Amino acid sequence: MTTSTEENYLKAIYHLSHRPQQSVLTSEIAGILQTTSASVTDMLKKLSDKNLIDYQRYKGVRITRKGEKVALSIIRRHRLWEVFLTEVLKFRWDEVHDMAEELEHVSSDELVKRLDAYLGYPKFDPHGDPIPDTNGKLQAGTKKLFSEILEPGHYVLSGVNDHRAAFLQFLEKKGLLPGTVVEVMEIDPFDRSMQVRFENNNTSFISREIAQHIYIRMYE
Amino acid sequence: MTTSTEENYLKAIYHLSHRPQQSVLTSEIAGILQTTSASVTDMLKKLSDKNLIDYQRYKGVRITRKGEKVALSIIRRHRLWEVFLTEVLKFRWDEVHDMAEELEHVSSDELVKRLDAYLGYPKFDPHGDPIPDTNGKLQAGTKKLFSEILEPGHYVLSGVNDHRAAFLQFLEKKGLLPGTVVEVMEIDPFDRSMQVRFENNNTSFISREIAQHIYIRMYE
DNA sequence: TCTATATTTTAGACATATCTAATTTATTTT
DNA sequence: AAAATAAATTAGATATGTCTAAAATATAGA
Repeated sequence: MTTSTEENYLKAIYHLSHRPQQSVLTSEIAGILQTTSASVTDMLKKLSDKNLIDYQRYKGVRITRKGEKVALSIIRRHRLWEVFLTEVLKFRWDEVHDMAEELEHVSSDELVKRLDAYLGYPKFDPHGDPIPDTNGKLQAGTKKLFSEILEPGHYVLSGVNDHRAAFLQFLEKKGLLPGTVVEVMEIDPFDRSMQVRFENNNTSFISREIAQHIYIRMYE
Repeated sequence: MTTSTEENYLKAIYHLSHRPQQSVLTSEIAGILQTTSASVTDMLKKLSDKNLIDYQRYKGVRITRKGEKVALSIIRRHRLWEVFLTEVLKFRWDEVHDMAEELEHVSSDELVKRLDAYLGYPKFDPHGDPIPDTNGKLQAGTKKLFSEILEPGHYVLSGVNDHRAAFLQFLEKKGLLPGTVVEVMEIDPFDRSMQVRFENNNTSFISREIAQHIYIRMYE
């Protein structure tokens, strides 16, 4: 069994593990969880004792298969609850994160199974992030940052990597919701800012700063 | 702010307060929460400091208006989640208690409000218990035990006072669900057991033992 | 009323999860 | 390679909620 606190640490470590870097630093975990490095060190020992992470002091952390499975099951719950909150209870996508943070720790597997079925087995949450399946498998998802595209064309916004309400509300105001199809008309060679056109012919300007926090996929 | 633990104590004290007895005993609370009297005493001090209960050592406990408001808000959440679990996710009524015990501590008031609206503002949970409104008001509910009726006639089963899965499953098997209309044909003057007839003309025998755990109202 | 019994409370621990301050280890700079 | 700096860990506390065992209080019986 894992406590909610352990689950929150595992989620943070899992997310930090999936950048193209080596191992996760104590201070990074402390940063995400808004706590001190000393507290993180204590928890790392406990998670290591449970074989949920590989940990050697002063050397950083890697998540184990076992730890990853737990993390993915929590992420699955989180994202399913987010779908429920937006699709069923009609919350805006920038309002649901904190509630899902609490709901994800409700422990019944059968509840998650029924919720999944009720929602029609969704594959993505309202922010465009893929929902792991029961076995912890993630949609292969060739995620690409909007800031990395090289040429004009049609793209589908598929997600974000910054979940702060202020940012999400900004995107909402700009009409940059996951699922939106945009045509990139021009990429400025100097600052890599972009001029985009929506399906309703409105146009908008997107800075590289913003584009770095938005994922896209090709429009088929 | 109240912690989940405090909320669970308040719920227990609230429920125990609403019997026709005077004040609630430490050992009764310990019994319900499956803990020791020593732990209960510790918590009573804390709840008393927060003015959620009136407590004098060795003299038992009474819940205050403030404590009652908190308890009713938790009970409201619990019962709304039970409706969600049975009506929307199609769980059986004997399966939902433990999940609702966890869900009731999710703190967002807006979530509860939307859930209530989505469910169509239900007045009773699947066990026939009334759902307090936003202000903590309970349906006046002239609750009467099935075992207290004096004469034959038509009655509606409206709830139970024993929520253990085994008991609920027993009732389900006997067809004694909340909402069911039964005709009491005969009350045995010696052991007060009853012969009842359902709307489909099936008949069943109900012992006083069982009838003491079922609430009824008159069939209008 | 005095005594026996049951109940409640206190005293002292323990487990979880957190913190600050001091120490240790690793990394970077010169 | 030694010194300076940055990061991580340990030591020692604190807060919550729990426990057992001992002491205090209340209740019931003779």
